[in-house]
Order: sequence, then structure tokens, then C-alpha cells
Amino acid sequence: MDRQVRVRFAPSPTGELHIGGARTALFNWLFARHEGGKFILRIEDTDVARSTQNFSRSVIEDLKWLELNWDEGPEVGGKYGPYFQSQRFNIYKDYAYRLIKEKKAYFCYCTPEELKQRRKRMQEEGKPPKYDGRCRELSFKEREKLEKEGRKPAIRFKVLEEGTTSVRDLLRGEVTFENKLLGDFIILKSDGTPTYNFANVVDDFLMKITHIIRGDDHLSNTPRQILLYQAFNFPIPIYAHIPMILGKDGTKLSKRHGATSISYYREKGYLPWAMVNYLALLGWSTPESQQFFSPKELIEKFTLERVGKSSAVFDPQKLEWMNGEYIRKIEPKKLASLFVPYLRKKGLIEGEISSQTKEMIVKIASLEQERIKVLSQITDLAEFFFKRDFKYEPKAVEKRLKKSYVPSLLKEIKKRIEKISPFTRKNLEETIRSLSKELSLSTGEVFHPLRVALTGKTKGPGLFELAEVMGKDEVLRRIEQTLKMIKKI
RNA sequence: GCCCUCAUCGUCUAAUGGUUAGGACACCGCUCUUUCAAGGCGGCAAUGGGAGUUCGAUUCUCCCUGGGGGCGCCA
Repeated sequence: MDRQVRVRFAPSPTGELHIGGARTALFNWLFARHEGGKFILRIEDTDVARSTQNFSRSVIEDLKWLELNWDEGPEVGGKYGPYFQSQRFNIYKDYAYRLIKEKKAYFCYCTPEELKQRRKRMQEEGKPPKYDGRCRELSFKEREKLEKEGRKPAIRFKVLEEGTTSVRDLLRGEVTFENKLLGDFIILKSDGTPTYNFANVVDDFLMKITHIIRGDDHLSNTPRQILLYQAFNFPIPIYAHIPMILGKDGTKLSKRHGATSISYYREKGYLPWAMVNYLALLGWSTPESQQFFSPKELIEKFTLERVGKSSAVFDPQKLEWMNGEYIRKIEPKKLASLFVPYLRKKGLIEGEISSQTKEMIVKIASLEQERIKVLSQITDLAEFFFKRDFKYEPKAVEKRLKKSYVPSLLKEIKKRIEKISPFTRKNLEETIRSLSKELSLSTGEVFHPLRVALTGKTKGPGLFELAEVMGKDEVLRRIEQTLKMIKKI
């Protein structure tokens, strides 16, 4: 009855959603969907100094963009809310005081500065840098004296020296830690806010989380959390610590490795599902090493058993390739609408879009589709379509227009084109091909200069296709324009 | 320093106590073509090192090395 799977993604809004976080969210989401369970979003904004509402909002927006929809959490609510930890401070306080009452936790008056110094000294002496327990047994009088000094206490959890604590992890089996290495740790800061280890446990219990799927950078923290579960007599959830995602140089993924935020990839023009598909392959695979999945298929096939144990390096190049693959599958009409914001931003289109312009963008979309990998590239690839005074690439001019035969050739092409009706790619191609035969020029000797005359570039879509999209008048105008330009040089 | 953890092509990964160690990205070549791309075909490229178990180890065990993570009034 109560066996329903409940998992959560619990980001801290101290920055934007990044590759690693998105992958963790994805694995949780996939697991929940595969198991027919619930996926919960909880914002861990307990660090008042570092968390911001802007980041909360952007993390939420990015998750929505990836279409990792949650069943409980911000915007959708749920019966275990609120889902922002900053709105649950009184809950944590209650639970912390419960431990005080049971003598499982105590007030600690040491200041962060003192602790820092002592920690440093212990490190230098080669000792494990853990709390020395000096506030453990303070008498009422001692406490009074410290309070009079103006010290505000934090609440520290008592960790007994004896024994070990084991984490049962779905991926790694049983991992055992010695309690004596853990040290008493803070659960409630002196400002009354909870620490991560504490709020996490309390909320996961209250929100009835059954499985904790998170990065393996949290593995070392897990024994502390288990100790808390035991102190409260909460049922311990099932853990799955998934491998981390690293940068090219094998270190933790960070800004040094270039763009790591999801919003960057969104703005650049990556498709959400391409992103998800790629991320799914980081640490998970099928027996066939299948690369492409539909959403339905991915949910069907995803299991934690097939998640690997070793960390993965984020490869932007493969992501880009995959995005290109997905772009090639989109209907030109749909693709055109995805291009619009980029064209607008670059000023290539403005205001209301006429149905004529729209039609043209669709045609451009189908012409450029096969060579575009990221949506934002459309502005560079297709700028010449939109600008009458497009720029000629110097190299292209050098290579294709600075031949003595070119001006007369272009003049002749212009003459022939004027007679073409209707102006279709087919008619144009016939005309140009027969002209090159007539003049005993190779097709390349004719096509290349014409391409540069029309687009300013040596690369691009099929010459006749792009000319058709431009239209007869514009093609003639550009040839004329090019002739004038050549004269000047 | 201590604790935890991981280890197959450059990268993501598959597989097995006996295989030509498979696929994908990248790279290189060929092909198609007016260019670029896409496509097709082909190529390069890996079980970190050392012991042990075994007829046989990349696979199981141990050690070493290397990587990563943690040891906060950050999460």
C-alpha cells in the first residue's frame, strides 16, 4: 500500500542548474517514471547567504525546459509541503530540540573562527580534523557564562565513538565507515537554520522518500545521515550513489571546463530532448549501447541496475552531434519556428512576421537543416538570405571571383536568368549547366563564382535551391551588385 | 594527513572464466557531390601495473599505482 516509490531532486539554489545536477534530476525522474512512482522537487535553500530566488527560479525553469516534470514541489504543491526548506525552519528546530531533550544532541558555543583554527592545528599535527567535543558536557553554569559572552549556540549531534555505520547502496553494495572518524556535527546553526545533513534527513522522512538517488560526492556524508535516521528511529531509505560527471581533464566539472549550465545550452539552441538523451548516456547504458531513445523508450529501459560505477567525462562534442541528429529529424515547419527567436535576436527579422517571410524561413530551414547542429548557428548560416548587403567573405572573393573570366560570365548568367520563367531550381539548373557547356567551362568554374555572387560564401545549401528561395529579382540584383563590387577591386 | 570510492579505445560505453574485446562520439581515408554538411563504405584505437586462484583471467582475490569525492555553523 505504502510501497509506492517516491524520489526527489533537491537542488540548492546557489547557482544555475548545471550538467551534473540535471543528470541527477534526470535519473530520479526516470526511476520514478519507470517505477510508476512520484518525483518530487524540493529546493534546499537553507543557506540564506548563498541562496537566491533568482537561482531558484532559473533552476525551476531549466527543469521545466528539460520536461522533467515533478509531481510535488514548487508550482504544483503537494501534501508534504512546503517544498522550499527556507519555509520549514520551524520544523527543523522542533526536531533538533527533540534530540536535545533525548540528550542525543547538545548546544555548542564554539565560534566558527575558533573551530577553524583548531581544525587547522589538528591537520598540522596529522590528526583527523574533527570536532573535539569540548561542549559536550557543559554544565548549566558554564553555558550561562558563555551566553553572557554573547555567544549564540549551535546544536551539535553526538556521535558515539564505538562501532561502525554502514550504507547499503544499490550500486556499490555495503559501504562501512568507522564512527570514531565522524565526529560530532552541527545540525542547527547558531542562527537557527539547519545544516544540509539535518534538513535533508528530516525532509526525506517527512516527505516519505523511499530512494535517494544522488551524486556519489554525497556518499561520505551518508553515515552521518544514517546516524540521524537511527536517532529519530526513522526508516532508512534505499541509497543509490551515482557516479559524478567530470570535465575533460578528469576533475570535477566547473566553469573552467567551459559552459556547464543548462541555461547556456538552452540559449545556444540545444533541444531539450537531445540534452536529456545525451545526459542519460552519462553513467547509464543498455546492453546494446543504444544511443537514441524516445522519451517513452528511455523510461521503459531505464533501471538503476544498469547505472555504472565510474565517473564520466562530459563531452560537449558528442552532445553537439546528438543535437544535430535530432535537428535533422524535425519537421521544417517546426524547425523554422525554433529559428525565429534567433533570427529576431540578430535583427534579421523584425516585428510581425508576414506569411511570406514565414514561408521563406520554412524553406531556409529545410535547406540548412542537414548542416546545422545548434539552433543559434542559423544566424551565421542564413544571414545572407535576409540581408541585401550581405558581406562577401574575403577568402571567397579571392578564390572564386578574382578570375578574369568571371565578370563576363556573370553578365552572361544574368542575361540568361532574365529569360527564365518560371524561376525554379530545375529551370535554373538547366540554364546554368547548358551555359557552362556552351562556354566550355567546367560546372565548378561556373557554379562557384555564382555561389559567391549570391551568398558571399563558398559553403552553403545547394546553389539552385537557395537561388529559388531568393527569387529571380533578388538573384539578378545580387549578380549586378557583385559585378559592381568586382569592378572596384 | 585520514576515510570512502572508482579503473575497458582520446571520450561515452558493451561483453565474457575461453570472443577477431562489440557499438557510439572524435579523428583519418575513400565514395557521393557545384561547395559545406549529411549519407554510404573502410581505417586508427582499449582491458593501468604486479602477484595469486585456474587448464585458461580483461573478468575472481590481494597489493601497488592513478583518478575522483569527503573530512564546514556549504549543499
